[in-house]
Amino acid sequence: MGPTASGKTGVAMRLARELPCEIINVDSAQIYKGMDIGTAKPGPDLLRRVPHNLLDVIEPHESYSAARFRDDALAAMREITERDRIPLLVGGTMLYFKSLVEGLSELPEADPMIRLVIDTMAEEQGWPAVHARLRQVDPETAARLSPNDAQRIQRALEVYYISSKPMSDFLKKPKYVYFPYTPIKVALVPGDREKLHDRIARRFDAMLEGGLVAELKQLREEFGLEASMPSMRCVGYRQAWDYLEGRIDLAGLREQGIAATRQLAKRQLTWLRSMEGVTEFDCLEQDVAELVLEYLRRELEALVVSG
RNA sequence: GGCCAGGUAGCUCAGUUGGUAGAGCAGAGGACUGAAAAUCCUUGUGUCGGCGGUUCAAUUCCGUCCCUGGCCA
Repeated sequence: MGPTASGKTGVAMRLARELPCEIINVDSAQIYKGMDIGTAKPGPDLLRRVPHNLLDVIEPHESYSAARFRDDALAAMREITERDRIPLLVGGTMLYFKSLVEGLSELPEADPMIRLVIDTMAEEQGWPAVHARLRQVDPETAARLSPNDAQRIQRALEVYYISSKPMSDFLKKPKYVYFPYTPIKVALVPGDREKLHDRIARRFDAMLEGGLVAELKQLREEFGLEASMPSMRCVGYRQAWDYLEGRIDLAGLREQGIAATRQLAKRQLTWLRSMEGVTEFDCLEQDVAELVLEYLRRELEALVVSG
């Protein structure tokens, strides 16, 4: 695990060369086909060297979910272990890691029609009014949500409309967690935030030079994309969209894209701080990959010894 | 060289009829159950360009100097 631009891909490739493993992508943006430059997806040369799973699973006009990730990841882990290899889960989407290991409550899945109804309600009356409506049917959930938290209010109300039961009822039931593995949790974190910020800026410049805008333009033509689609809310693509719409200039795209990436990294670091049992390594160290490798070898050996 | 407009938070700027100042953005911290690279919450002391003067009190008024932009030579 690690924030964006911490060098996860490089370390993973090093590990995959030394250990009998296959990579499973745990990145909600690299799920999308065709979104390569802006998500810093590993290139064809790397993919040829090490087997990757869960890259390019859906198209940019579709949407994915933590629940689907859990199912897909469990299936991939099963296949990999059946080949007597080790699943190496690599990515920065901490909710996916958490859902995989800790499981999810049994909630009804998303329904686009119901979401549309709720969106319309919000457009007419504003989210605080929708929040008030939620308070009538599920006061417990409403109490812990901000009246402005559009996404969670929508989800909670959606659950109620589909099932006629408040989401808080579902969440109270004990989760049945299927996860027949022993995870070794490792994170790459920067010892110096400013240096990570430098890396983020350099990498975003490289993305712009590498054709991020052209990539988005092409995707917009190929799929009927909308700014509101989850794929187009991804860091970099959202700002490039504004640039293509003429809302910001190139300097604005650069500035806002870099800022959005820094904010993403910050949220990822907040997640990591709250996670238990994670061994951290400074991603700015020259030989992080070797340190992680050494650590994993020791941990794996201990697992073998203990059966 | 002359005239004009500015110099206030990291950036863009507001403001104080004289009682040492506040927005947006950025930054920092936090939350997170089928959109999560999403969504949301909290967080603003800075020689108010320098130096003098007037005043009980100056970032605010006056003088002077420096810097930036524009116009005129």
